[in-house]
Amino acid sequence: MLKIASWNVNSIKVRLPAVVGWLGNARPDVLLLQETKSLDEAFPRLEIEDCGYNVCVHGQKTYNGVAILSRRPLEDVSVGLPGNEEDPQARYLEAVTGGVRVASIYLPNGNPVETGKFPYKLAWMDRLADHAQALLGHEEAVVLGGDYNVVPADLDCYDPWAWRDDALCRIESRARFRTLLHGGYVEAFRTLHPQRRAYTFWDYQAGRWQKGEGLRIDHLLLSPEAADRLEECDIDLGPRGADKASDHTPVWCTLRE
DNA sequence: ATGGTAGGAAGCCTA
Repeated sequence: MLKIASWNVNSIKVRLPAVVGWLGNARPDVLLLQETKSLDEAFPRLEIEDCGYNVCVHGQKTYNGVAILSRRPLEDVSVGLPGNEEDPQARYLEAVTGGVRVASIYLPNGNPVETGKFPYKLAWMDRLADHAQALLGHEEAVVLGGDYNVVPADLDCYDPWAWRDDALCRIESRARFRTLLHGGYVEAFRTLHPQRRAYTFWDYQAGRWQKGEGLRIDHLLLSPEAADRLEECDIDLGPRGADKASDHTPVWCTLRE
């Protein structure tokens, strides 16, 4: 069994104790991190390695930043999303570990939609779809996990009407997310829990966690070879309720060996 | 209630 999780930690520096604690409790084989907000040389690599994990990182100053932690060796590490070598934003990191190709994805938020941020998001999603399609050609188990900043359907949002024009809910974002699924990827949580209302993110503002008002925007997308091995998928609410919590909580799945 | 909170940076930006 291989347990693969994804967690937007909103600063690895602030969240290191929470991450170390969760690694010990949940014991994932692979943990994909987003919004590390850390230069590679400042990433707390030794502290993570002391927990029994190998580490690869793709960071930048202040914003974004992704990482992959794995109990197994990390091979064939690939930094950045193909399709625009000029893009300076650290949002994509890929590696092979435990016989599975995994990617840590921090998809652009895209707000406000009337600015250039929304077209950037959509173009980034087009690049992701192209690369995801190329990966399917290898016919290997692939898990593309991360903060997609996309609410796939109204069931994934506490107030779809209020959020209808937000970049996370807009039809252009949802259409591109569906393109990934139509291309052959399986979204693990919704596939195993077709009707369940569940969230992975609750805004710090307005006490959304306390009110139970969240969004489901962190996803694990599986190639057919990975989906055939899918056993369980769930969202761990524990870390969101803890002190000094990230605004996201981990989503995880298990694959049969 | 068009605010509210959190993080990193540097005297605002991003989410």
